[in-house]
Amino acid sequence: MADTAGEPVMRRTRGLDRAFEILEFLRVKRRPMRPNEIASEIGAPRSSVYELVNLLLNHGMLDYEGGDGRVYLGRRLYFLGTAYAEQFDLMRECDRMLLRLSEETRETAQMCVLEGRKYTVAMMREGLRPFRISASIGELVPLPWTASGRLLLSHLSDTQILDLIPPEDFVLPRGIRLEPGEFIAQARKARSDGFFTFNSEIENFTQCFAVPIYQPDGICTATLCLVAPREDGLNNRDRYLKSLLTAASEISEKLGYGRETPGQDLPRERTGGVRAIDTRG
Amino acid sequence: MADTAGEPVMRRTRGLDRAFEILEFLRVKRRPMRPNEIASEIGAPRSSVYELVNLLLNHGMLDYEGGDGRVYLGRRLYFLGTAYAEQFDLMRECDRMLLRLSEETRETAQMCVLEGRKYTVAMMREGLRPFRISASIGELVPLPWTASGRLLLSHLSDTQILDLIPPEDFVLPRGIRLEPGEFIAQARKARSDGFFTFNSEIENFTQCFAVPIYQPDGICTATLCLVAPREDGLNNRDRYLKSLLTAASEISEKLGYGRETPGQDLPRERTGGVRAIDTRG
DNA sequence: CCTAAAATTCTAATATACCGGACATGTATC
DNA sequence: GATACATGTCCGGTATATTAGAATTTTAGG
Repeated sequence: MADTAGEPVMRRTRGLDRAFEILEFLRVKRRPMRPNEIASEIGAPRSSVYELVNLLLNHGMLDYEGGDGRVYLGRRLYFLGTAYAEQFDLMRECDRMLLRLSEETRETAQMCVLEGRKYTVAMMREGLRPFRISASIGELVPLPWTASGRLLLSHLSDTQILDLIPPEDFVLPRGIRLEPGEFIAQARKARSDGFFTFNSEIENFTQCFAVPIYQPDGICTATLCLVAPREDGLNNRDRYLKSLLTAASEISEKLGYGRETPGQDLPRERTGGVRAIDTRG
Repeated sequence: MADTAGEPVMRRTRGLDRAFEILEFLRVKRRPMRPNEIASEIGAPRSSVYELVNLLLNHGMLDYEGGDGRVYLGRRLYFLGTAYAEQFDLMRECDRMLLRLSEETRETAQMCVLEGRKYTVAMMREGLRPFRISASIGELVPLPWTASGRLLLSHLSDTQILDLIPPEDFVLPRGIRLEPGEFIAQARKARSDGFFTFNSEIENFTQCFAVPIYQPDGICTATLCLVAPREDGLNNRDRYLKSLLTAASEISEKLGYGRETPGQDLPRERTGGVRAIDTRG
């Protein structure tokens, strides 16, 4: 429906949207940038970006960094993010557990969640070995690429799973396509086993272990994971799984997730469940 | 002054400003709230707040929480805040050090900074003792109330210090006024001693220990602190101070703060491990 | 049930935020 | 010194975001 002639479809973007676009852009880039550079890379009017950057600086949402007119995410964002994390018992408990796990195993321990239609690492404690394995917190990754993906979706029906995962996400990093049916089968098995482990689809030399943390209603809110060098992971498989399972059950215990509380009508938590998915980059 | 007739000085507030006002308000309140409640408490038009809250929800900057139309800071803020903290070597190193300090001493360890004209706790690791002493990260506190306050300002001249601190902040929590001259003298002594310790102005039964982390230019970027029950703090004074001083000097070492590197503004290599492998569980 | 208050959605006007584009200022390259 | 490009500032017009207030729905009592 491209109208060849006429309609000068003037579209302005709301300041708020643009501002968050800038913040998200800097988060992905992971380095301070100049306003001019930001403007051209996100394809926004320069004058708008300059104005917004100044507003964000005034609010402490951006800070000058690198001393050359470059800006990066500001300290106030850090305080807001901390307040978010403090609010949730789950995150506080996981913080403790990740610490213990990484000390017990010397491997990198993670807490992972469903974010929209993707998987992401929410918390991480790096292992103590010389070559640490690490990932970016908040980076979105296709669910089939990850061990946790099997567990995070295991409470959904087959069709719900297929509706949730974008078809292209079944193509694994090495270019091979995973059959959706196979993925679902793995998810079912993971649910009944109470864990999932495989060698990473992303990095060939690493072994991943994931165990679920369930809410009372059976939804897998999050997973605890260990990421180990392959050899090492295989040698310690049982020990690692035991550590993970113990940690997960202690968290469930602590948060009262352990005992079923079916009586109360749960007020439809949005987090963790399938969120109404809105389209944004 | 009040114009009886006339000028209808219509003032609109920019969406961005109000949006951040909402976020900050929720941060201070530290609990989920309804849009309506937010609107009336911050004195903003209801229709505006409803619209902004919806925008913020779409961006993930707010999340529904408590299942009753109440909203609180969203997960995306957490990811942005994490990205901020990852960017700075100082914060990553402090995270490790706070952990070690809290394990060595079993006391609450903090990293504190100057935020505008106030003191604030930027990072914290709670102690292991049954009655933990803790504080809210990001909460602004008058500088004279804190041990770190002496160190954070010690690079300034007398007049700069007096200009920076709001006069009313010299009134301590118990209502007694601290003479500015006395505060400055303490700051000078702290600078030459390399630490400051006193029993808290805020909480009477606690002893505070603070040591500075200096940039190459001699500015005190941050402090490391221990907060202990009074009795306990006095008994272990030397040991605690030694732990803190060691930790601070290791951080300086690691970040190259130790040797003077004037003039150069190097694009730092990330300290710590080799970040070669990128894998998710 | 009814009534009142609280919470939310809708609507239309208008104050202004966003944007295009001109201008100014480096700072490299030849 | 001329050219090109990157960076930042400024300004006026207009598309639209903000707002007051009305309308609607939900909740709370009694």
